Amino acid sequence: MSKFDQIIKLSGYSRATVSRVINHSPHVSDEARAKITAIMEQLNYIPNRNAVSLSTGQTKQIGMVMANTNEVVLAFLERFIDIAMDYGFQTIIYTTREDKTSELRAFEDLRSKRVDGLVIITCVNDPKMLKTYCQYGPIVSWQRMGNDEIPSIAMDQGMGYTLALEHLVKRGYTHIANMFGRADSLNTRSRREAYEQFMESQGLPVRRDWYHYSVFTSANGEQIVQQWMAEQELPQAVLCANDYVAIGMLSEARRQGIEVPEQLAIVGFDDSELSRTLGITTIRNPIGDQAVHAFYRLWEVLGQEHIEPKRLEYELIARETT
Amino acid sequence: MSKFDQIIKLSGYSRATVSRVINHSPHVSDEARAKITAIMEQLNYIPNRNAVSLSTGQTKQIGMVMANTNEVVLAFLERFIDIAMDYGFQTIIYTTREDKTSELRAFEDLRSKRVDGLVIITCVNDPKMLKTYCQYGPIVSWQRMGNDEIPSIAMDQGMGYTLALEHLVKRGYTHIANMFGRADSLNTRSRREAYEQFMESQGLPVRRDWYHYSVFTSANGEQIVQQWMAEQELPQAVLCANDYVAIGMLSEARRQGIEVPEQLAIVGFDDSELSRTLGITTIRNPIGDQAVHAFYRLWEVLGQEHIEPKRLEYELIARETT
DNA sequence: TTGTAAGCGTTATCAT
DNA sequence: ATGATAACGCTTACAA
Repeated sequence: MSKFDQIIKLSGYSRATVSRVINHSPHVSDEARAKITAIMEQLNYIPNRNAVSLSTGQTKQIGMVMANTNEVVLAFLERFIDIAMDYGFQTIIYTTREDKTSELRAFEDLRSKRVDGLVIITCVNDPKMLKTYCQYGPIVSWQRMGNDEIPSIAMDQGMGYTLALEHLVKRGYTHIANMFGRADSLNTRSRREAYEQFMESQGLPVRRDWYHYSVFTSANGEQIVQQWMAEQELPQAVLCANDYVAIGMLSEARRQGIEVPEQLAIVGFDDSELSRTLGITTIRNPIGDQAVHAFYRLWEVLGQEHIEPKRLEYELIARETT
Repeated sequence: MSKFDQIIKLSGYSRATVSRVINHSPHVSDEARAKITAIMEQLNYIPNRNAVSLSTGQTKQIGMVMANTNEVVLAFLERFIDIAMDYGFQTIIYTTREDKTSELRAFEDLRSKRVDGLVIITCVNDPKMLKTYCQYGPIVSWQRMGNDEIPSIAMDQGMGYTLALEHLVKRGYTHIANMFGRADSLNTRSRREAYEQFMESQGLPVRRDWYHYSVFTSANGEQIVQQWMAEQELPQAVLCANDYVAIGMLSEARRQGIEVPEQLAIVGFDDSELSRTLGITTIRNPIGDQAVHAFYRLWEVLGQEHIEPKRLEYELIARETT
């Protein structure tokens, strides 16, 4: 006999009344509440969440989908878990390694009612195919999807990028290289457009030969600097996909005896803790706030309550590398 | 009518046979399997995992408990999620901010059958009180618990520490400072004992005035260097709680014009990606492998199958800061 | 190989 | 305020 049934038996009340006490329903006499509560405590009772989930159709779990975990993702993840917990939701992490089948498992988990909603950090499946899952629960994306079905809470990185460009040009750097992330992502496109538009507007050279793609890690950053040294041509400045790329470039530049910022100015992206430690100029990216926005979007659908998010902006943080 | 019932009706088979097909039981005729499978696909059927969990008593979810997320934890988390997924388990992250009540929620989730098992990364509640939860499911810890009820897969960090000490002394650094983590943790105790024992065995000075506690972040590392400069006394070498502390120290040392390693040698811990990028001497800590061990320990109880873990060891990685 | 029927532990809808 | 009863969707003895 389950503890629930024991409570029924010991208290003499019905299944329904016991349930009401558990869920703090007001329609219970003080007498019943006191008696049932006492027995619950005595039995060290705790509801079985699978039974609750089956009955209510809600798991109070949100899935978070990402290709890999890294420091940038970590900032989002940490804040999201926190805010979700505040609203009574747990967070399940799905790492996909960019494998479409593996990624699909997360979406199937929405369908099978394992999670109530999904946040996409990065995804590799075609948005067109993913949108069929929207019927099973709310989905919101950090990555820009270029798809109306799956809303994105991403900010336009081109805005931040322009801040960095203005800063560089003001300081006299005009030959600028760009380290992009995923070649086909909307963020990359947005950054690239910002760069080209800004340079043209200033009558400055657009150096497409200094575009590098798939530059994500500090190791990638190091490699590019080595490559430049081998080719014996250095830009005056470089805009990096994130701070970790900037760290790699800065470190390798020092190793190679390149003066920073005199011979090479470096700008990161995100304003991570380490960019401050290492004195890297960067663009502050309110990642945690975006995580909160993401949860609010889900909550809106799940909890039927609109929360107006605060307006977010990029900000240039000038340090020693420019 | 649920899809399950629809399948029963459409196929003409019973509830049990349909269930057998879903679960790939061999005791089904090819005919039945074919027919039921076809209908399942036609209906786009997927089992409701809450119902499965309620019925089987298993959620196929593991909870991971930690005070905060950081880069060191990330290495563990990433590998754990991966290996768990390989075995069909999802991972739920519980961040506690060192709040006991919040931490307890994770343990209550074990009791309420939300998760099948728990991995503790860091925990703040008294192990004595936590062990009452062991009856509800397997618990394994990365942090050393000093408690037989909750097994730990931690390695003895003193071993790694000694490696670093031998390296430093061999290179002529004898005045050594120690940056510890949590003052009362077993890891800290183990490192401190390794230091004191090694120094005494070599007839070298044990500098307790150069013990610093609660040094976790790069910012903490920077502060200590600033403090030393203010006090105008520098050790010859410093052993850091982790690589991020080392990064902070290295960065601040450069800022202050301190020559590394001539005036100050720096050793990190963990061998994170950035320690390589920045050329920091460190101790390789097989964190990912420990995550795998942790899962194996849980699996052993959950899946009734013993997996012999491979033996793990620390290794000194000499780079430019020593 | 297949079927029957009893769980699993709650919530929710009606009545009363 | 309380109770009876039917979901919720699946698994699993036990029988046949």
